[in-house]
Amino acid sequence: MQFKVLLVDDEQDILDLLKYNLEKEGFVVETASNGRLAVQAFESFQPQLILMDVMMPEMDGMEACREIRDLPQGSDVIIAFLTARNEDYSQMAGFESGGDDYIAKPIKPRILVSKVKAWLKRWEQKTDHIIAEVSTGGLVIDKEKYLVTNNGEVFNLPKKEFELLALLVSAPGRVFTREYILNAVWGNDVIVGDRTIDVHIRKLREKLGEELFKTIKGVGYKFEP
Amino acid sequence: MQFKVLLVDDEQDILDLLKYNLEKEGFVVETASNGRLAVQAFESFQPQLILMDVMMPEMDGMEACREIRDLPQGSDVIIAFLTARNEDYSQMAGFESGGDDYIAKPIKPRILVSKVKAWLKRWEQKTDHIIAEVSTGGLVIDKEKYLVTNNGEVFNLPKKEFELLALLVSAPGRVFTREYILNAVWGNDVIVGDRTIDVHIRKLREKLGEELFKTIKGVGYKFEP
DNA sequence: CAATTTCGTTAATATTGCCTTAACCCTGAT
DNA sequence: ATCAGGGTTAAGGCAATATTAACGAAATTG
Repeated sequence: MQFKVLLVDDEQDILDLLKYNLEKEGFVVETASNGRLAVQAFESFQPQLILMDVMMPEMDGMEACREIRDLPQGSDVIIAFLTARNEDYSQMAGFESGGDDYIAKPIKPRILVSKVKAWLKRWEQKTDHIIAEVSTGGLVIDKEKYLVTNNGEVFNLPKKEFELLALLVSAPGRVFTREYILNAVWGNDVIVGDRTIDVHIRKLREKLGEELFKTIKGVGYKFEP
Repeated sequence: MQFKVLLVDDEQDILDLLKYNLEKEGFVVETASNGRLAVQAFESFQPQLILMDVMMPEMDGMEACREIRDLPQGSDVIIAFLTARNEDYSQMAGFESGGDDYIAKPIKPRILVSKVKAWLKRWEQKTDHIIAEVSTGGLVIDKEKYLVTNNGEVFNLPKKEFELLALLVSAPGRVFTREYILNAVWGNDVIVGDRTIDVHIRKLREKLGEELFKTIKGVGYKFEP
């Protein structure tokens, strides 16, 4: 898969440096020099990742972020900000209004490349992606923030419970076999007994509602709103 | 509002050029020809923005930057460096000495003006500097003055503690992973052990209240009023 | 510029709470 | 009734986190 990265900064030097390093790694790169152009470039280029300076003339990074997020295709792209370290985190309120992450200036090419790879890897996993929103009951799962909201009530589930829940909710109504669950949540190599799954299901039922998790005897479990 | 800009460079030509272009846009401009004079000019002129060459006789830009930052009124001003193209070293050192941004020489007047406008726009945002006010406990964070007020009690937190707090408070309820925290507070390249975060969390809990900072085992921390 | 204080980090030790399991219970099918 | 598959509960291990103290570095002070 060809990954497309959009770079946005008002300084040509930085654009050149970053572009060179990313293209060397095989990414397809386009650039824009301010927020307004970035929004346009996003629409035509449709990148998976946008790397954007916060401060720019014309339209700053956060403004552009908001506009892109408002576009119909704008919800899937990962937006990361370039910022000076120790810069105002309030400006980074970006993550509330749609920014995913950021990287501190000055940027070391090696660090940049590894972070970009991590971001794109994350993007790849976006089929059972971040937000599973189930209309009946208003259950919302945010993998990035490790948050689960059920009818407005916020839960902080332990890791395994969270992962199990995320798996089941990723395909409501689908039955997951015990074997499949073990592979997905615990990994191929870890060996745990069958009761372990039961216990975790129990905890989820306790916290989120008995009726949401249905047992299919001899097969596995499924989530149903 | 009248915006005041202090230009610092040892070349009169450059001072004249920049001054002309900025005054044309309605900014109030003063100039200084080296770092030492810049510090003096800053104290009397009290500009919102300083545009300063890195390399100058008497006292260079970074030294001047540090001195200005040390002044009581020196934390609010935005300091931007003028640097030669591709001068990586000065960029980095500039950030470390407290510079906010930089602009590359040769300077194009149009670019300059738009950047100055962006900087001053940011300055305006900074001045309603009370950034996070959490109603449920009267926690107020003033990022410019490095002050934290909790129920009327004023704290002067050390840098790292303050930054960690600012990060967590920037999105109450959101869980921040340890990795994310390290990137945000310590930077991409600095390597510190995991216990370091714990210790800082501990200090915040001591000072502001045990219950405000919740641990999500295996994941990270979150702030909750 | 030495003396002193404060900050950031780590090492060492204690503690917590998640994960797992063992033991036992329940249910429905044969 | 027996059995298979799952449910439930509590307890213990153990990895993750908490805590404390101590050290060097930086900042501050006299």
